[in-house]
Amino acid sequence: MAELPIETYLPGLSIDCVIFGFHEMELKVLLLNMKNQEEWALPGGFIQKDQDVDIEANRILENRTGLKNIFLQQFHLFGDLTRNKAGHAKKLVETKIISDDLRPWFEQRFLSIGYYALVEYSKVQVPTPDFTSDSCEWCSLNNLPKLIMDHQQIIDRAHQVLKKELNYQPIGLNLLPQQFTMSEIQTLYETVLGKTLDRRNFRRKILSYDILVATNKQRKGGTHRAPMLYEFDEEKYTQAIQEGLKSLF
Amino acid sequence: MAELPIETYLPGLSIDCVIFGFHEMELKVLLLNMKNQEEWALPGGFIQKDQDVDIEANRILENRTGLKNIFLQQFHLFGDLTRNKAGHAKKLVETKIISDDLRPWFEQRFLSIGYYALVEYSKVQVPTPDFTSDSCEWCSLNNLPKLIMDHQQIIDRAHQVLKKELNYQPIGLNLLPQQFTMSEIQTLYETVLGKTLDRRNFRRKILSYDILVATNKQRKGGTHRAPMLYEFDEEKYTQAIQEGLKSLF
DNA sequence: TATGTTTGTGTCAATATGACGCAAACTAAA
DNA sequence: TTTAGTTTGCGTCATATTGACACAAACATA
Repeated sequence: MAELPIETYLPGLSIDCVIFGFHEMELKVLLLNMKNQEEWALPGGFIQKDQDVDIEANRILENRTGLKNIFLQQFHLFGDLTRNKAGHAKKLVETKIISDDLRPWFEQRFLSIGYYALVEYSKVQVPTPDFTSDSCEWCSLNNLPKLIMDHQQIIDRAHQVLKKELNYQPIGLNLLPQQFTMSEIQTLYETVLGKTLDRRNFRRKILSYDILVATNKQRKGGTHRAPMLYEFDEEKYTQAIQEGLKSLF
Repeated sequence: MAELPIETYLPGLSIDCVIFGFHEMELKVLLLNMKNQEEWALPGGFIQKDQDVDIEANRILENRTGLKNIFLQQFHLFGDLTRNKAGHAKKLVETKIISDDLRPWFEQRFLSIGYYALVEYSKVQVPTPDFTSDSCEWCSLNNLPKLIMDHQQIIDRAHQVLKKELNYQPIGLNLLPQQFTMSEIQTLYETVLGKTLDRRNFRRKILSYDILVATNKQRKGGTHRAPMLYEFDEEKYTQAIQEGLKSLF
């Protein structure tokens, strides 16, 4: 049973992270499986009294993924009364996830700050579960297990925001590996937007932004014609999204 | 000196509202002048322990503007340590704005939830100051007075968000009066975007969205050719911004 | 060597955009 | 009453962008 230094945390406030990854043509979210429970949860944590909220979010994220300097954006504060389910703390005590001392802490009303993170799937080695959970897995966004409290809504909202931010945030840069093929980045865009795009028109447009650099390498080993590998021109990408990539797909 | 039922509020959390209005070709923000001080502040307040955050934001806003059902959007949680200035509570006590009992409450670390509101300037009759202030005024966005703490940054961020949301939120509907001329709505767009637009191209585009209804009335009394008055087709507008108005100006 | 699929590169018509021109409507000055 | 100065309403036109496709080269596998 874990002990929490709750006296060092801001009361009534938590952080929940929606960690997006992209793998096998699908958007994935990193979820924790609560010990002895069927319900899953978003990785989250509390905020040190003497630290910036953004920094705390990064700390929580680093604990879970082992990665530093991850792309992380605050996107919403969830502050409805209904999000605090009465039985939650009781359950945590009964399943011995937390000690009885901690029960009042978990019974108080919580507001939660939603952050979304974009990580390169392959770089997250072994997702590490926290004290409340015994496993940590990537789950496909369109086939999520049952989630505690309002975590499903938090994910939905994060996905919505991601869609809207597609032209303002370096989504590709953070979700794709260093080098990638044209169809990989296209699939990413299709997945986030939830619609298919014409291959040739996509190519024309993404190239017109002048944010990609064609390497002269090819992805070998595939079962068909070897595609060319691209990289981002980070400087140009960063500059381009300042103003937003004109006109969406 | 005012008393606050601080025991009924969530500790360490506040709401700040950036209330936008549009008047005389300018974007305005409603600000409070702190008693006996040169610095101004955003209208804000605290959150009842037993109430949704969104509802509390509405309550605070209604107190200040007298308007119900105002368009109000949460846009950011400000959670840096640096935003809490040490001398602030002391000043409030010294200037007798708050009693000494309240000093610990105002000395704690505060996170603040930023909301922005869009109101029709003319509908706000007499902005009512709160207990910490003795006047309440519309200030032009590009000529703001000195503001307390990080309120200038909060406004800047709200303005940024407004710009980005222009094609996803009913900005015009909420900032303009029921009926308006083509140049009024164009000026609104120009003001929010911070750039001038071609009059004829603007007209063509805004009409192509099919969200405006031409009334057959004209604005009389002007010094030149009487312009035609338009209204929003609220249903079509609402529908159009669901997907976002394709391609910005 | 034949087959199926993916990749790279175009074309072309339909639309949308940006840069203007011009006359009608109206006020205020002459 | 006439004239000058503005604003409004309604166009045009060249250029750029979009959406819908066609086709051949490059592979792996059979």
